[in-house]
Amino acid sequence: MVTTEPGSGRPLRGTSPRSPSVKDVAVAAEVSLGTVSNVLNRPDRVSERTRERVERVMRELGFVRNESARQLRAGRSSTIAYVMLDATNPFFTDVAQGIEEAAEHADMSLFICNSDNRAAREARYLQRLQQQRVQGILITPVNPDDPTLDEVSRHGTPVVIVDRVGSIENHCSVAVDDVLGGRVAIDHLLDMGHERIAVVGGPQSIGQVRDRFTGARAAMQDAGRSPDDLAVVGTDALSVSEGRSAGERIAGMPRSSRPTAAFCANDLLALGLLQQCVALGISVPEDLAIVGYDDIDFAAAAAVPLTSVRQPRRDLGRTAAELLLDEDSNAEHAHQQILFTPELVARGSTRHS
Amino acid sequence: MVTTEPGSGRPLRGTSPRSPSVKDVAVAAEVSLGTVSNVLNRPDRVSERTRERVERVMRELGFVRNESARQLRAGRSSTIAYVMLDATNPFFTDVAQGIEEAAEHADMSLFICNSDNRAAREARYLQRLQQQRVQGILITPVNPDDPTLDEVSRHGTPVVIVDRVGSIENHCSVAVDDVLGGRVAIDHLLDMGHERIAVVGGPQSIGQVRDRFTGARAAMQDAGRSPDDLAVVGTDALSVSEGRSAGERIAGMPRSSRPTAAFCANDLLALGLLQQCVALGISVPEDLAIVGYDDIDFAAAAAVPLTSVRQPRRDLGRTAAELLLDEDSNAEHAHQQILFTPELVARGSTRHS
DNA sequence: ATCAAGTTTTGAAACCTTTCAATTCAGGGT
DNA sequence: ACCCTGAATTGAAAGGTTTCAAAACTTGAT
Repeated sequence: MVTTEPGSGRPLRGTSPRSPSVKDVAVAAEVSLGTVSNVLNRPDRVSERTRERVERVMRELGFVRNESARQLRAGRSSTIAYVMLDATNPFFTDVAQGIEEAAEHADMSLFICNSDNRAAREARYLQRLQQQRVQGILITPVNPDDPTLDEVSRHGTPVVIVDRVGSIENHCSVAVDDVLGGRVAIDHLLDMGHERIAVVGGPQSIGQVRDRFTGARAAMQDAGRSPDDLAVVGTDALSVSEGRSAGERIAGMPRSSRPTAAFCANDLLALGLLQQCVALGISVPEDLAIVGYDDIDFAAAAAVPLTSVRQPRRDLGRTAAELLLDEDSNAEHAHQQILFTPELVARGSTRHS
Repeated sequence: MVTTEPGSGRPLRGTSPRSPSVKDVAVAAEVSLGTVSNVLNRPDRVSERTRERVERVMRELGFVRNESARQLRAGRSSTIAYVMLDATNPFFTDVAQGIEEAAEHADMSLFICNSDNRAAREARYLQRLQQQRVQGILITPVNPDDPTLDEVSRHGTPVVIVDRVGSIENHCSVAVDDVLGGRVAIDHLLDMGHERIAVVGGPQSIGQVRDRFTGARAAMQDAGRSPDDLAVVGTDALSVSEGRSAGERIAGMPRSSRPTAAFCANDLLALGLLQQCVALGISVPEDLAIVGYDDIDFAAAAAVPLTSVRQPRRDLGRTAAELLLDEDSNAEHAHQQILFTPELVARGSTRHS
């Protein structure tokens, strides 16, 4: 590690003790303060000549609007926020992209926070966002039943739940039908003729995991099989490394009873599992077929392309943001719960070549 | 897609027309407004009894500090921002995690923005952040020589360049030595006995790409080979899909002149290339050895684990944030350029088994 | 009782922008 | 010359918080 310092120290410090305000502009342009404001907010009300003069002064002085004062006066900001559950999971970054699209379209700023799956951090962010008087909060909550969420919206800051379903009493929500997704995955594996199927994922405290597994059991039931035939391989998180460890456990099972297919609660797990299988000489899909969930870009890019349950990630984000913006602007707004349908994308990890 | 609406409409709307202010609290607690502020900011100056009473009233009224007013008075916020280049690249999300660590430690809020590699969007964010009077801006710029960056810091908002080196006159920067990284990668491939090496990446407008390739050429030179012996496979972006397309082009070369090794400008490219090779029956590393760059988590998780040049991503972020905070608080602050050293992590994609 | 030395509380000013009613201005019509 | 109209400009108030000098109160000592 190399460090360089400039000889001169801090060259430009102290040059601008305070940035110029509308007042300074008004004085320099020899107009009233109200006129400066008009230039900023209703340029059509200002004569051509004055407007140009004021604008020139603004440039010369380097005037930058003070958003705090603006908000204070206006009572509300033009910022919305997304509190995401896990910034390192591509699923959520794609959702965020969708949100950003909608926010940009509505000329709103988007403030992204990462709760990192920690309730305490989530709570801290919620409080800060309320203090900032953001226009609304999109959140994939650690726990969708957390009463804090209700408090926030009761308090006047609209909240939209993303990728979970909250109480319809208090907020809109946009999610994908995880139960159906679980069903689809298992149906596919049954179609492929698999008899011994494992479900990989956890902890059960994560709603997405519960729902996907519920769907998996339902699919078994409908196929005339007992839901208990599913071998449950639990994990502590939905990460690549947990997937690897699940792979070790599966590899350790006696060949005769070892599952021939695994349904993973998300793609990170599936990729870890896939890697471990390859490392241990279990071929995919011949010895073990694998289905993931989310269809992140890396799923298709794996050396054995991963079959996965695709969710409309961008749409999810965009729709959520649109609901939020509607709640902000439309007095007639009624809370809605929108449920998207997932879709199986079959690739090499389940297809015999 | 299914939509549900609640029968009752919007249950709690209009309940809180305006959230209570310090003034409301003061009235309800029968103290002066200054005392309420003291409870908030200097609780030790307030008698036990009064403090409790005021706090109780705050809870009852559901008082939430108005951050705009606070900032307006204080002249500065307690927020810093990171303008990231590509939210879907795990490298940057890891950097962001490092920043967040430092910010959390200093009890600052972090505002994350995604320029998505677009200069216009970056400019828009910079302007908004200045308007918000953030305490400082961390940025991985689309173009580190953009004069806008200098303007921003001249204007009083400290700017720290992350993963690039800017003008030391005006800002600190924290980067990893990309030239060295390129060197290390090629040295490794030469060590493994490769003669025909390709470099994959682009566009050249991206500084990271230029530097890594410069290092690659230097390594050739030092090994007594001509830099021109490197076959350059250009791409339009640093993405998985561009990596796949590069793979097609390499596969299309005649066997006799086809490179036996490829150095990719980042891991996304390398993963795409790897996938395409597998799909086209080119075995890795026997027919083509691959070195990536960044060592993102997915690199190790690929079915053929990827050799890659690791950068201390979290440290990068943390250090950058610390420099920014120093610039905010330390009058003696001198701009620094910190350069971290990358490190090669050899894995299966270059190792003959 | 009185005073000094704290401790606690108060009230007013300041931060910067926006809004809106009121004022001034310019020009045309009589 | 005068009035009217519409356009342009002004000035003051408001919004919620923090700060700080000044005022009020407490306590203990004389």
